[in-house]
Amino acid sequence: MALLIYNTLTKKKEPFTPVAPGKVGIYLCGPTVYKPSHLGHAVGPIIFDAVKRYLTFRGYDVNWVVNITDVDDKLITEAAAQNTTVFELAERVTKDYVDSMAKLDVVGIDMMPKVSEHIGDIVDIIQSLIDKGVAYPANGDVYFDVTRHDGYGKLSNRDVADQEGQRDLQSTQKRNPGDFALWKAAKDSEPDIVKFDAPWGKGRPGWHIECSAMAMRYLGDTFDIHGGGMDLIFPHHENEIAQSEAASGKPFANVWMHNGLTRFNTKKISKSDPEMQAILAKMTLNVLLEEVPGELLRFLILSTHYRSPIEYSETALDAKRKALDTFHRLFERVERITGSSPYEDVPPIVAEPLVASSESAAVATAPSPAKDGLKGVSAETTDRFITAMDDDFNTGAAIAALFECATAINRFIESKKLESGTAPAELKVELLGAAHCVVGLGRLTGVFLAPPKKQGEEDDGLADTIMQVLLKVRQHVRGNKDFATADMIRDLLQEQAITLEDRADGTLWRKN
RNA sequence: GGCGGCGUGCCCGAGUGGACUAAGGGAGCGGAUUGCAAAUCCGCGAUUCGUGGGUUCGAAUCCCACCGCCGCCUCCA
Repeated sequence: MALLIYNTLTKKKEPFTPVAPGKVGIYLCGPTVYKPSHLGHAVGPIIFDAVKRYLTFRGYDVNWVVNITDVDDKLITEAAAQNTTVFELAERVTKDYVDSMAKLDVVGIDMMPKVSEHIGDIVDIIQSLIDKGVAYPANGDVYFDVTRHDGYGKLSNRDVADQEGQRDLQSTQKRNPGDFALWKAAKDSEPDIVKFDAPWGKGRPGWHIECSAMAMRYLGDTFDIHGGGMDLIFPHHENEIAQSEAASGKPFANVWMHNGLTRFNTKKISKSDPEMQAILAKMTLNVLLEEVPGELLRFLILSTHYRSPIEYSETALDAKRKALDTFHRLFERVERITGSSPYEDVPPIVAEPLVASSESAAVATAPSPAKDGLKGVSAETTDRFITAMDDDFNTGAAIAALFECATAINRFIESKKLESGTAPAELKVELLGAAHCVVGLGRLTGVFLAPPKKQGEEDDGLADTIMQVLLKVRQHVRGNKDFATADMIRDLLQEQAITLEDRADGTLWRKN
């Protein structure tokens, strides 16, 4: 069974074969740190974090690089507008980004190189492109000549000679309308800190070259997977390919993975769209993450296939919140019955590894568990989950398998009446094992990492203390069959978005 | 004008030639459970996959046309 990945370059799903056996290099285009990121910027990192978790599980040693673009026109403009320096702004926005990533449990990024620290690499590449005759300096700028490179347009499938909306040739030093800047000459009005030395004059890198430089520096001339949003296919990734392959004479990234764009009110979320500006304030990641758990955003994003667009709305979020709660409620239920937390001591998921490395050969035999009871369900769920993920990271189908497993576990609890009286030890073991399976599989995509924050945790448990008193009073009146009072308490709490759950073993409460 | 994507039940969404009378979730309805709820379980719900043709023994899945939505061609994850 092979892992299939859809490759934008070939426009089809292909069996994945890494450059070096057992190792995977991934480059994801990261943020230009001039404004706080919005929800759309979280999609790539969340998906690739899941990809890395999954590939690691499949036996690969993954090296994942996400760049930080801290030298750019927009940074210069924004820093001036905020009356600060480019690097102060960059540092602040980078921190904001890193904080958001942490809240989203994006922990797999191995390296976040900055453009400002790779000017030397960039200059070297540009020089070699000039030496090869595919780039030319013009009044301090340096341009890439798209007519001098075979294969230009192969990613985005376009003919450069036949494009509308191209920049006016007369207003620039370009030889061809499709030529793009590798280096931009410094202007007097710009701050000195973004004026870097180069053989053809002071200036700063153009937009695309930094990714080529950092990807090749950390992953090699040819590496495995390059990712980004669909809107980057042209011109950014097309240009990256051209300049990288022209410079190295080798293929650049083997597989190009592009995620769908996030939409709001059926429109793409874009920082440059005036209509989106107001909405964007609320869609800013860090603002959103104040209200919405990172796990929920991750769950929302992973519920849809990564290449499809995601329509963001409160309604969609509420539906997902409920769906996600199903799992956490189940895990709590299992813990009440077994006395053990399904979040802890999760045994590794056993599966046939994709990578036949020598050390994993010993465990290469897939188990053949008895197909009865919950063990059979776990085995089947694992199988379905892996099949889905192996097929171009079909997280939606993988999660569907987890839902069915959750239902099977609940059914098991009901049918064996595990909540009334003391459950037999062997059934507890079986139950916990199945819950561990769901947790373990979920974690391969980065969900179910921890129990949701308990109510009242922020206020030292004061809310819970008061609730316990209130519930005790209610329990008392219920004991006296004073249901009117008991229901009044429940209804009043519901008005405050607090739901009560009367169970045989006590009453639970939760804030919706 | 060029390039590309999408259109599946009330909503979201997986499936891209036969196990599809179409996964899963949300909402709804009926039942079990409950003092009533909540939670959980069971059942119901698309004979059909934007529309019209075609290919095939067989299509949601391939081809053609049309309609609608979206993205890129300028900065964008």
